[in-house]
Amino acid sequence: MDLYSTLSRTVEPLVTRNPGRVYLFVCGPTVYDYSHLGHARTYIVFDVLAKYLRWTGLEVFYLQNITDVDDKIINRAKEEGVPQSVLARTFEAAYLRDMRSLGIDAVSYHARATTHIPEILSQAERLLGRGAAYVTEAGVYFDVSTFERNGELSGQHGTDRISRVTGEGKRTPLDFVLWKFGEFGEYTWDSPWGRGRPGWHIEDTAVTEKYFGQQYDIHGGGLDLIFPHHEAEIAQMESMEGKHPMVRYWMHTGFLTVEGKKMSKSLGNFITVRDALKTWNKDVLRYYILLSHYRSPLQATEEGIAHAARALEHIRAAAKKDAGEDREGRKAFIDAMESDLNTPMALAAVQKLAANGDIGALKEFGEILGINFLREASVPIRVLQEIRAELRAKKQFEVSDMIRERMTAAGITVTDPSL
RNA sequence: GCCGGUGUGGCAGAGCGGUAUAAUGCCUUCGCCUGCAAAGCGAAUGUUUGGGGGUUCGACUCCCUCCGCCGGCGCCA
Repeated sequence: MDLYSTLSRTVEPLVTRNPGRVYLFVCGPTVYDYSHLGHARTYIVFDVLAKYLRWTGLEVFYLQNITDVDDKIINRAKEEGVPQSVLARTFEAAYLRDMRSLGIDAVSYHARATTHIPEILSQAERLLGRGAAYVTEAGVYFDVSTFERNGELSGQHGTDRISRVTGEGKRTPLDFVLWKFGEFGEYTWDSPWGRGRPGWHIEDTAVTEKYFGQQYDIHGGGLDLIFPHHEAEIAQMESMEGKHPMVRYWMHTGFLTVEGKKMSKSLGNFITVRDALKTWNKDVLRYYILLSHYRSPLQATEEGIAHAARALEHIRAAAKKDAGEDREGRKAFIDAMESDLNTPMALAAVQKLAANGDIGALKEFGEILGINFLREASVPIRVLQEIRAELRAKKQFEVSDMIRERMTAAGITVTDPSL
């Protein structure tokens, strides 16, 4: 399989460090609020990647962190007057529920930041030992000047920034915190340097080192994480043990935009997953998201989702008679997936497979994409259809057409055979 | 300011050095089919790949430059 890596800015063949095995890490959510469709896009993409890699026979260890200690959680908990752990667990549960509702179930293990404090402290300690970090009154900081490869992922090398956080006794504004001193209520731990809590970047390297080791295959996340977050991860991990590269394949998903703007919580232009699922089912949402390439920006519109819903409906309507294997269609699907997870092209192949009646492929590939391409009528719908068939046989079209209209209005596509 | 992404038919969205009959879909129109529809099948309309240079026998595809849009710059999927 070929994948585009942000590190090399090119598409390269996937060669894993251990034959037959892939270590995949994707940045998880900060659990202080509900997930929106922008998050859904990223997690659907990596869900499909993991499922496809497994389908090809690779063993995939898909690890995701859960950021459950962070300023936003601390502040939100204070606002709501609830303990941090209650807030974090509530939204963690909501996140996991939303993901399941979207058919996202490929993650092997979720790692919470708060249950990996010893690993985080161990990394901070080693970085201090290497001279790559220093202690101030505010906390333990990573010294960016000690890492000469800084900026290789983002192209930002640290001399040209217009705004930067200074103060806190940092040697340079670029330095970032590994361990922040203070009392943060419930989520405060002892450390050799003083009580406090972890910085944002270190939990990811702490969990990946624990479960994967110091180097692994693929790291994924949204485009907005390249700088500073992923840059900081590289700096920490590579400084710690000197191994390079920490990760060979860096995959970043493009933004979901609303009226040209990035969907984000701060702009308030988001659609939560739970709200989206009230109107559309997971098959439609996944089809819609996979209809564009994961690195392209995707404009979220009602019309766009409705378009996806119709197209999916047509596939299901076409996929009735089983005509056996469509070798060409199957090859087209696989070729598309091999080519940097080109799901729009893969869906074009699915259209062909449906038109050519390869039910087996639709079922098999549908599992990779997490989309049910085969129509399954529920019992009530089946009963209605039977009643309509009887009415039509008796030529009582007025009633049967009324039922059909109502069903269509309810979003159920009705097709009648000839009398 | 610096760094990065993106710009293809009415719309969504692939292709990225070898004729855009521009994949695939959505929309529109017509025909077949249908009790009538829908779906399906067949057909039609449509733009020429943001602008300008360059490299090349040949560029949507590579390079330069400009323009538009979006994002990052220690909060963010």
